[in-house]
Amino acid sequence: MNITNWSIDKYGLTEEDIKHTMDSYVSQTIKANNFFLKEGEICNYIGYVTKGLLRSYFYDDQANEITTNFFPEGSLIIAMDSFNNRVPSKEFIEAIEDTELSVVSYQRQMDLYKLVPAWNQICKDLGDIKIHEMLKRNESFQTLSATERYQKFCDEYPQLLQRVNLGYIASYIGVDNATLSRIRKKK
Amino acid sequence: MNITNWSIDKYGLTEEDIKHTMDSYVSQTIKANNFFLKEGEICNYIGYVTKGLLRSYFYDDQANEITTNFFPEGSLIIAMDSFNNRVPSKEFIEAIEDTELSVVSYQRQMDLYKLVPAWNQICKDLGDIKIHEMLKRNESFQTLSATERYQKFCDEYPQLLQRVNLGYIASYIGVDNATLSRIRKKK
DNA sequence: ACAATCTTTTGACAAAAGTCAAAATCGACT
DNA sequence: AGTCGATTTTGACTTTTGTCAAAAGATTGT
Repeated sequence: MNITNWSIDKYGLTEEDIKHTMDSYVSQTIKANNFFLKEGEICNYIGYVTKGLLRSYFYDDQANEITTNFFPEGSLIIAMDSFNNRVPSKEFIEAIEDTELSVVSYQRQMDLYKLVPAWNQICKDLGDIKIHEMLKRNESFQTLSATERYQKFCDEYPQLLQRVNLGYIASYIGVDNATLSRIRKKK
Repeated sequence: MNITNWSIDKYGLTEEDIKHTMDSYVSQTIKANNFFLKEGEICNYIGYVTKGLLRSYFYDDQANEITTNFFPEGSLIIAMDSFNNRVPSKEFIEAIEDTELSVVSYQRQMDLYKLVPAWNQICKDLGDIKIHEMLKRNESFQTLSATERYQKFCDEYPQLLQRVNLGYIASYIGVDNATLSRIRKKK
């Protein structure tokens, strides 16, 4: 979602609300292969991706990288657990491409809740959206085969297919690298 | 979580807060095989399970019942999507055993947000917990085999093993009925 | 341009999980 | 206690997915 367009209508933000909000966000750029957040760090920023692409991942007990999310342009990055609860992140969030973001610090966001009360509702709604996404994702694992999950991924994120390593997609949909390669070959 | 014990310390609820809250909740009983919520209905209640057991499920495109959650004593039932966004539920929530709940209606809960502001924070935290649970669940699907997912289920919900049909567990962990039976046999 | 490195594909095989149908077991109800 | 229906197990078989290692193909930096 784009802060400037997206929220104004829906939440009836005033000129002042918007000014407060805009003043809270600052630009940041991250080069490919650099990190927005590393494992062990407490996430101090929410990021809105204006350009580029990132992914989040962690290491499982066999030290495989498991990709948990992609963040293309238009995505909002919040490491919910770490940001909200001020605990070290278990995930890395890494730029796959050179990336530009608008970020707001934890403290500034807390201020924003008071300055612009509509932000409480916005964040509640964002939480709802997140929960909805995750329910869908779980459904996929409960009901679909690897091939179907890949098909669904292609339908939902066609832009990503050209932009990310297949290995990232493989772990994202929960299949082995070689298996994904074979799934792609037939058809 | 238990409303009376659990929230007081953490959120510093006053006598009055507690009174408002208690007054908002009413008792309800649901006999085994009856519904807390049906597909297509808008969820009008949050329920706190004091006794018994329920599960939520939906039908996939091959008309299989897919169990998405269990709600034993101490669980809070919120059909997030339906309750928060006032849209028809895609899930059924059914009592597996004779069940007793404390419920609060949508309207009363909305009032409670105003009457007892701490409820905003409580619900935010509940959302966080929900998100955390779902992240864990996704991780299981991304990184564990069926056998490992079953093992994890046993570790996490030992009380449920004796109380629910294996078929419910099978769909919950995303394996075929017969496969689960075989997983259980060896070891 | 060309190593050096990373990704992806492929082959041969093994293990895991699904399918379908029948049998065994369990449970609820009269 | 006995019957009906639902649940669970089992057998025989197929399909899907994983594993490991090597080859082929891309990509990056100098």
